[in-house]
Amino acid sequence: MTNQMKIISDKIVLNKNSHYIWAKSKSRMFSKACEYGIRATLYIAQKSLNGQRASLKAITHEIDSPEAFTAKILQQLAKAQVVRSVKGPHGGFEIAREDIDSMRLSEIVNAIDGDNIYKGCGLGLKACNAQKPCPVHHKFTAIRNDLKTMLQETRLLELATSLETGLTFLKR
Amino acid sequence: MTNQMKIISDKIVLNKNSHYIWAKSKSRMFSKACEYGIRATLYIAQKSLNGQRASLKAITHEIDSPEAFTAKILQQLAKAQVVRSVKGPHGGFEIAREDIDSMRLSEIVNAIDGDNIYKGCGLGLKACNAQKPCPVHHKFTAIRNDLKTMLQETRLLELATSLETGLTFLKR
DNA sequence: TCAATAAAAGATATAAAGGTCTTAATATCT
DNA sequence: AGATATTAAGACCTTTATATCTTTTATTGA
Repeated sequence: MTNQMKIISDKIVLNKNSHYIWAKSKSRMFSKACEYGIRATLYIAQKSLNGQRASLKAITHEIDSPEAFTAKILQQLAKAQVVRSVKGPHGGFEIAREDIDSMRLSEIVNAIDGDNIYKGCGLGLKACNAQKPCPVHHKFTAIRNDLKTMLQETRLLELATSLETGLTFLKR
Repeated sequence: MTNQMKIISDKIVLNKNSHYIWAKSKSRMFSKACEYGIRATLYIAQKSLNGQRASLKAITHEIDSPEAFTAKILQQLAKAQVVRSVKGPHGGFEIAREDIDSMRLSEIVNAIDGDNIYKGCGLGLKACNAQKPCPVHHKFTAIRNDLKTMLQETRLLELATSLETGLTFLKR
């Protein structure tokens, strides 16, 4: 490490010409869009259970997310019929009671990130399958299936209720 | 869908001004850099077991990856002492036999992507923990731990051997 | 010691994700 | 009908990940 380099954070390093050298990619289960989408949906569900709509402003305040970006994500969720949007005064976002009961976490994730996280190959190989497996294929199949099952079994109602009772949190 | 829009693929859509509208982010367990890194390391291990070095050219041919990008990743792996590099004629990359025995998949992943995938919160919350859990915290803890355990227990030797015996594959 | 070979380092380019801003559309209330 | 509130749509900007190209350094063998 010479004095010509500049450490920006523990992850980001610039050289003498301010060029980005290397930082470990913050790999995550879901994209940030998806994370915001899940958090927003949970808040909307909670409000809906109380017979109230959630406005964009209230949502972004409550889940601590960038407003304009969150608006885009909510548009997608509305198109995918995960949430319903209502324009005009007293408008906002809502989810029908019966949908809160039946909707699974997988539907939210699918609307934003698709299903690659539990369908694709762990090493990114296109034609990886049980007949022509990649070296980590069988190792990943189990974990992937667990994730898939969990997302498909977890109900929106359950998550919204744990928020309502103060057992879980959407911020920080 | 108006006639002013252009469908590029099932995921990518451009509007009349050729602006990108929305495509589900290809979320994956590991970054592409990490995927190439794992595949490259496995190939190098296989060659090393046969007493041979693997050149960059041979690696990129064998794992079907972009050459210059793979070179960068191999530099990182060399710095992290996952592989050893040798310059000059007959040079290339190699892994010591004892390291093939002891090295775990987690060491390769850590060198490229870090450990966020099995440490971070599923909803991206900074201060999510068992005391102040996010709504999906407990659901994810199990899956995350399984992933962590699998990466820490899987030995390079095991994976390289399954390649050697033609049970698994690195291409396609 | 010189030519050839192979990786390291550095600079730059391109694509995708993340995020903002402005204008349009729609609903409500007076 | 007009003023206001609220989301939708579109254009644009910024940062990060992915990828390439050029120059430098180390090693080998004639």
